[in-house]
Amino acid sequence: MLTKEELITYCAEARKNYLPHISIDCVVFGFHEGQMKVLILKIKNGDEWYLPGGFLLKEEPIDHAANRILKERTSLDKIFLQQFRVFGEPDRSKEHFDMYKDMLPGEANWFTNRFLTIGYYALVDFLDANPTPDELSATCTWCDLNEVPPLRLDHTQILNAALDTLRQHLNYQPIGYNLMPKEFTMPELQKLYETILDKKLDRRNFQRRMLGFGILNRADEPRKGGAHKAPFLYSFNTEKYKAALTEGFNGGW
Amino acid sequence: MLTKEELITYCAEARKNYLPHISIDCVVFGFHEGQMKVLILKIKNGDEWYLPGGFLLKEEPIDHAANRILKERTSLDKIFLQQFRVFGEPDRSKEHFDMYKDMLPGEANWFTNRFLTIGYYALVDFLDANPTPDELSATCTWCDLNEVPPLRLDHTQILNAALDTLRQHLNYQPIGYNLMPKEFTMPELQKLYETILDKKLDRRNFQRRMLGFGILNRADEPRKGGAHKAPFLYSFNTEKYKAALTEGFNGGW
DNA sequence: AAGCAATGGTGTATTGTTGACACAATAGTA
DNA sequence: TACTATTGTGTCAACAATACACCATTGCTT
Repeated sequence: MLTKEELITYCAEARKNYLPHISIDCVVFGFHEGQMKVLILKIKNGDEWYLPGGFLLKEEPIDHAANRILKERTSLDKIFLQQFRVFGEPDRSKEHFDMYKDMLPGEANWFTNRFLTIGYYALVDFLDANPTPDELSATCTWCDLNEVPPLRLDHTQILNAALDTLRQHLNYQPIGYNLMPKEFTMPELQKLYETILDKKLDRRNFQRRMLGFGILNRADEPRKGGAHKAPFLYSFNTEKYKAALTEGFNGGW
Repeated sequence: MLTKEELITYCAEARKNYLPHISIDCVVFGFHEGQMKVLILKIKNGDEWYLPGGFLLKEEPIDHAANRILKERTSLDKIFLQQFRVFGEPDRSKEHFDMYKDMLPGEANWFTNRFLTIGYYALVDFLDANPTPDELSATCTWCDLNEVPPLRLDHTQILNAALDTLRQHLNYQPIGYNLMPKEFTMPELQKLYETILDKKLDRRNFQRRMLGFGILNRADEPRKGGAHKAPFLYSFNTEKYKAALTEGFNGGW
């Protein structure tokens, strides 16, 4: 929570630079050691958690804004980022409204306005990301998907909607390029799918199907040094991956 | 295009009632005689076509606004309506900006603001709909999908995006409840699918698959009176249809 | 060194789904 | 009555998905 002085400064800046009534919230998924992670922020002087979000510069395209916000939070650029829904209940920012309404009255208070938020979800390589809090936040951290604390506003709902969307997309799009390191083994990729879907898949059938999509390159050398049998290393065939992204997999009709 | 007096009145009203910077545009699909139709508006005193759209009341939920706009245009209520994307390029309403900027300067001019628009698509029963122009429009009419004139602003892009979304949804959702009359024959339903997908489907395979979804009820009596063999009449099983809507068809994984 | 446990690669038989196709039934028409 | 347009239904083959089993490699234990 902001102090009165911080609020006044912040609101003045916001009113000058940003489009009112509109925000962007990002659900940033990462994957590490068999666990699905989400990026969340803890606000300064409080125990309240949020999704990373921000506002739209007055002349900024929305995708650009989402990328900018994401870059500020993760230092990652050129990330898979997908708009998935607008959340626009009139009272969705009521918590902020109540929190700040007495501190700064009327129009000048940025936070007592109604906000619609555009939900984006992002898939990022966990190890490359560098979580960085914004000026309102004390911490920015990866959080295991199974251990997400209650989030403020409607951010829990936004997170769930993003997860639903991601699971849907899994059915007709390739996923993984942005969540996996450059090279990975088939069991590792399978683990990603299992984590997203929250269920076990058959090893052999997974492999066959995945290879059937024709978007993977197998490296010449298997990974060595680890215990057990040396697994093959795969990487995504960027061209075919992109083609599959636009065309989709299971035609259906 | 509005006259100066109309513009002034309209802007004053708009600023009083609506949330700035946000609009809603609806792509309303109907189906009739084997043709896919879209609802479009022609503006008063001009030859410019638009998708039906509108603004968000200051305290109105977005889905409510979309329904309200749709009801005003078609007199239809409780329609399948789906948010599908936000269009937010900074210059997307440039045409309006240029058209009206000299008539009314500065903040007071509603149309020289930047607008993001939330795209909704709707599927309606063509015969029940009653196209009604709004206060800015001279005509509101069904237009064959193959004969849509160039639309103003980015509305052609919005229409195409809606069509893409609809085709996608066809792969994992039942569609037709809102586009077909209460009772219909299997070939009629097939025609709908063929029209949306813009390709021929096999009669027998279509029937098998469609029945396999288990969302249709077959009436006891076939349709009579027409030429040729009397076809069976079907209707949607509302419960199962709704269940399929939320759960989807082709699991995939 | 032999055997075990853990991991990973590959194959196959069965079952289900999809696509391509042929034929029968019905109603109107020439 | 023959013909045509339309609709209902069945079948077979190709393909995909599922549920399995078996072998190879590695490190660790004994």
